[in-house]
Amino acid sequence: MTVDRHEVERRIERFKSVARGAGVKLTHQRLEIFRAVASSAEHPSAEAVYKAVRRSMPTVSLDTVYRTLWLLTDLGLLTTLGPRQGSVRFDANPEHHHHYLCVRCGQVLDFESSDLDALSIPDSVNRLGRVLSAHVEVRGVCARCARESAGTPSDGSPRFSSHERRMHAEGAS
Amino acid sequence: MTVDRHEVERRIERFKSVARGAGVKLTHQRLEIFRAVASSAEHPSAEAVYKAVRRSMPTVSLDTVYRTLWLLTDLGLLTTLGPRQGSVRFDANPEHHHHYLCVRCGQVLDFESSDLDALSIPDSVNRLGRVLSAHVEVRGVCARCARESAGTPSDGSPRFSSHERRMHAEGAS
DNA sequence: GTCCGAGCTACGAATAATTCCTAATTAGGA
DNA sequence: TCCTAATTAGGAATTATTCGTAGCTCGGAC
Repeated sequence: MTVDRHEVERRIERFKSVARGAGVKLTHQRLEIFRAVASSAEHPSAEAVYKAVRRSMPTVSLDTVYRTLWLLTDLGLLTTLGPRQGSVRFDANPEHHHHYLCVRCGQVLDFESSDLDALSIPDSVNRLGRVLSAHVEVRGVCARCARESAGTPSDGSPRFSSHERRMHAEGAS
Repeated sequence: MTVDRHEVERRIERFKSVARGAGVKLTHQRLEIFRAVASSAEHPSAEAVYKAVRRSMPTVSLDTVYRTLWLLTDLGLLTTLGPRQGSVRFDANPEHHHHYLCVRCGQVLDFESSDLDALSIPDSVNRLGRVLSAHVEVRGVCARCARESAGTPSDGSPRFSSHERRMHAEGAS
């Protein structure tokens, strides 16, 4: 499950260019951490990246791995699976529905669409396993977050502190 | 963001029937916990459910909430947002791609489909916020898990211990 | 090429999220 | 009603993630 070498190099070049463009320092740690994620096709966890990176840099800290992964995510070089919030979230809606996920606050909103309900899953997927359900996940910046950062200059790409990241979205009943 | 009362009742009836069918005891706690999730349209976290449930049952434990939520998930009455694993996972694939998520082991596999890349997002979504990207998330039981449980009787709906749930899927590089 | 400061890093301690252990309680069948 | 396997409360234990701090380093200015 490793990524083609050329593709990895391409991703690394992109990383370098984006990092320079954003005025972010290009440290050895960052490069190695990015390389570890970029060469894995397995959506590694922070812990898994940590283990991989320690092979070549035995002294990196897990903290650096986390900080770097979020930095890379904020730079748009990585994405996370599901919402970035730390905790699992549950959904009792049995109907066919789709999700709009705010990459800034982590809030997830439902939406419906009969067109999207009728998605046809390519045959190749059946080789991966049995299919139980399918839905669309849209990512973006929700209206509230857009409003709240309206004053902030340099809108556009998502960029925010790890603190902000966890601030919104909660609730039951 | 609360769910229509009739819909909640409908969901609760379904819960009762599924629980009876599975030979699972119908405790007061389970009913209230299910009700809390079923009447929220906000994809509550375990903590949020706990808070909601404590209003009517001040002595429930958070542990019971977790156990029950996973039980309900295993019964197919709830789903989780994203993989059920506890930890965030990162993805460095910048290409348009889609995800196949095994509900049993939590593994996430990529697949491609130009048809699905061309999804048209309904206009109503623009009211929720700006759209950055969209992809399809397919859920099912992956080939490996299917193979591993082949011997086990009563295949079909996902059912497994919270331990099994976390066993597979890892890796970087 | 060296020097300097802002930006980074390592490390261990602190928090959050989730699960485990065990004794006491209870649903629901006989 | 009685019995027992299943379930619960609660607190301790784990795991996941972040913070605070003091030292180190990248990369622009000289």
